[in-house]
Amino acid sequence: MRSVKKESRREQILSCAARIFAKKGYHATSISDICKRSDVARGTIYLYFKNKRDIFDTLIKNFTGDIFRRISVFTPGEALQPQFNRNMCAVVDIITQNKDLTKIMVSEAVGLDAEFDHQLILFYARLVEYVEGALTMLQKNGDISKHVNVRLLAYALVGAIKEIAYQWALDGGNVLDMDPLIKTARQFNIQNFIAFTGES
Amino acid sequence: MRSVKKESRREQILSCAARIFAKKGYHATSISDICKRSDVARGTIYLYFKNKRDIFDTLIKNFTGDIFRRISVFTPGEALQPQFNRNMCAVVDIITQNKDLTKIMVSEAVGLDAEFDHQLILFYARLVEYVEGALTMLQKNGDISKHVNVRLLAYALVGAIKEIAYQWALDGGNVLDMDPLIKTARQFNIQNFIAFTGES
Amino acid sequence: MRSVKKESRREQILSCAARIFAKKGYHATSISDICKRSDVARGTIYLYFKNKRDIFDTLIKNFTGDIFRRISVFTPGEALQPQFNRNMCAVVDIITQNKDLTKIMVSEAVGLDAEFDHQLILFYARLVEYVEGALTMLQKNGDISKHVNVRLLAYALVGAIKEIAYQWALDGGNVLDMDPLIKTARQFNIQNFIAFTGES
Amino acid sequence: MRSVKKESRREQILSCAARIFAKKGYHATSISDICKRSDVARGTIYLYFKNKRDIFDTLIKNFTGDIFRRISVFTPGEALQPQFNRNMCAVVDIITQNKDLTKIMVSEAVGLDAEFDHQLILFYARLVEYVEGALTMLQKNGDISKHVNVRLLAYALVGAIKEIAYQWALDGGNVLDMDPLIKTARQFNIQNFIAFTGES
DNA sequence: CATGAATGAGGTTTCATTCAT
DNA sequence: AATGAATGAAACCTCATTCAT
Repeated sequence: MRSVKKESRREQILSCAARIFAKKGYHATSISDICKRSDVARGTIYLYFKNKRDIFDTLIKNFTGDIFRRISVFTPGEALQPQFNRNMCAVVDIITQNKDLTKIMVSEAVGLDAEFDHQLILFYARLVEYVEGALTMLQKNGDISKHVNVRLLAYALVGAIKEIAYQWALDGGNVLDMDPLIKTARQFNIQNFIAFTGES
Repeated sequence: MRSVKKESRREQILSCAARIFAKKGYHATSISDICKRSDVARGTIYLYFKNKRDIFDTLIKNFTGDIFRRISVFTPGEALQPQFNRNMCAVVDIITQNKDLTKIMVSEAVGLDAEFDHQLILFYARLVEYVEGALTMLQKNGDISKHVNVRLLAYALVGAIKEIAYQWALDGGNVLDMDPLIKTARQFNIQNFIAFTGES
Repeated sequence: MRSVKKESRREQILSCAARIFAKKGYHATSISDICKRSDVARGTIYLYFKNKRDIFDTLIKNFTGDIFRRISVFTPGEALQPQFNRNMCAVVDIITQNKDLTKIMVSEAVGLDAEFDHQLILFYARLVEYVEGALTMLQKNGDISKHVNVRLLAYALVGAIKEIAYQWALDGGNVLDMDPLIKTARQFNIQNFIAFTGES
Repeated sequence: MRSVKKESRREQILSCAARIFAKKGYHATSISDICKRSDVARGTIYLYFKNKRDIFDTLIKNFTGDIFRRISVFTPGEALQPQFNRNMCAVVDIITQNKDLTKIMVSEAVGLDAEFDHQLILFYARLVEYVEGALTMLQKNGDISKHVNVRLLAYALVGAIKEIAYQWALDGGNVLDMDPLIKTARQFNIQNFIAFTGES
């Protein structure tokens, strides 16, 4: 039972930290803020985390880990479109269920410091690589013109999703709700998207 | 002529600050760093700027101001496509000519604090509004299906450009160069892009 | 028998603490360190000792108590030299058998804080008093010139022993071993030592 | 003139710190204490010193530096006794003129931490080496029996001086005053001291 | 007796900003 | 206009001690 309690304390700190990081940003969030919100003493935080940065890293790692656990690599034989849609839906699912973490990932985490930037870059690089892989398969099949720059296309797709997630997570007067995106994700048509950057 | 000298001093501080902000991020950049690089005493900085934040704000304002000065609103009668392309080229021009500021805009500035987030949101909102306006015109003309969510489409386009600019500005082993984007910008075909999110 | 077990637990904590205090010093030694080494929970320590300082005080008191228990006051009739030598040997014995405590006494304990300094001063004062007493007896007997400052002489003797014990306890590459000192202690000749500070 | 002022500020901090370190010990002395006493703001301290430890190190280095600057190596041809006495007097001079630093050297500094202990050991090792060198010369000349352990003798001499300096610096009710020691230093007779540890 | 999770006072250090020169 | 020494608020983090189990 103790381990359960310990786990819950840790989780409690994490979720409160996520809320505040999302709201105020990493630097503007003080350990005090996290203490107050999670109703925990200063020292207690340091029983579960090495330092403020460790809390942040843990949040990001959990989130990115979730993303990659839910994305499945392409099965060569199977049709590409439904696989792609399944993965899109998975990502959109995780995003919509973790608004705080999404906000952190797309805004608070950016430009934190050189070391963290590196981690973030690796994450997106992996994501882009995944998309690029799928597009390359299509290009080989002749579904995409050989003149299309698939890497650029992959960045564009990831960027488009990031921006929409960002706007949604901002919560700025509910400018945007996620429903259209969710629908879009389910019906997403690669062929259409390919046309985006056109042929070069 | 004194004012010229003063202006140049101011410019000198600004460009040095831009370089360091781009490299280390807002928080990791100290006033000391800016002093050393611009070869100016600490107190002098405060003759030209209210505080550290003021330097940053000025940089951002200059950059976003440049962007909007170069974008021209649509002339109703004229064909949409060439107008759109001219604007795209203008934006890409500014981006490629100000790598430091681009980096700051797309990464250091994000998640800085609640107040700044607001400014950034306004900037992108204005950009999105511009794009949305253009798309709406097309939709009215019947060029775009009435089922397309033009706002979502606008976010997607802005996000795609942001991500590509971000990757380029990161300078991470020169993964990306701007040339293809520049070309794409010149040949950008709205009709193709519309297909992106498909019909909903 | 419970008391035996309790006693052994107490002793266990004490000896582990002595080892760590000797190695790392009072301030650098944390309660955690003592817990880990003595395989006892944090709270348990506070069943046997009031606080960290109490552990330290106990160690010092045990050591200084041992010293004084083994030193016998001078029997007036008996010859001074053999009595002095017996006491010297006793002290050297305790020192050589408790390297950790010796280290603590001569280095970690010094300058701990104002209150503890007082205790330490009292201990050395008592030691010096003992030596001074012996020397005074000799002086009265006419064995020492009346011009000799016996208190200074006493300090010198105690200081000499302390320094040698300190160097031995430091363990720095075994610069020194205790054997010569032990031999010297057995053959120590007061008359010779008297010459140390000379006549004033 | 500025450099003079700066130097004086530094000196001011150093002397105040010495006073407090001597009184309360290194760990019990807080940066706040030093600020209050030297009437300087917290941050100012860090303009002149890297951290608290740096202040302490500087004090110790100044003191030990002074000692070695005032000790002159033996000139082979010249008589040993007057040279030895001159050096003794020099050391006693520095000690008597820097009570705070003496207290720090002989008590606060001992057992501070492993790294500092090393520095202290090196200092005393150098001092002992100096004394040992002198004694060895005498031993070669046949002035000291070949059976005498000169290293032990050297430790004893250094220890005796340390202890006397310690007792003097403690200030505990003026138990001791330095005058006798100063006199002794001037008249110090090596030949007499040699008898201290006797022959082994 | 024993535990170890929780506490929170208190320390060091940083750095944007000021102001006398 | 320019300087840079001085400031002090505010942050992070440690660790001796407590107390419910």
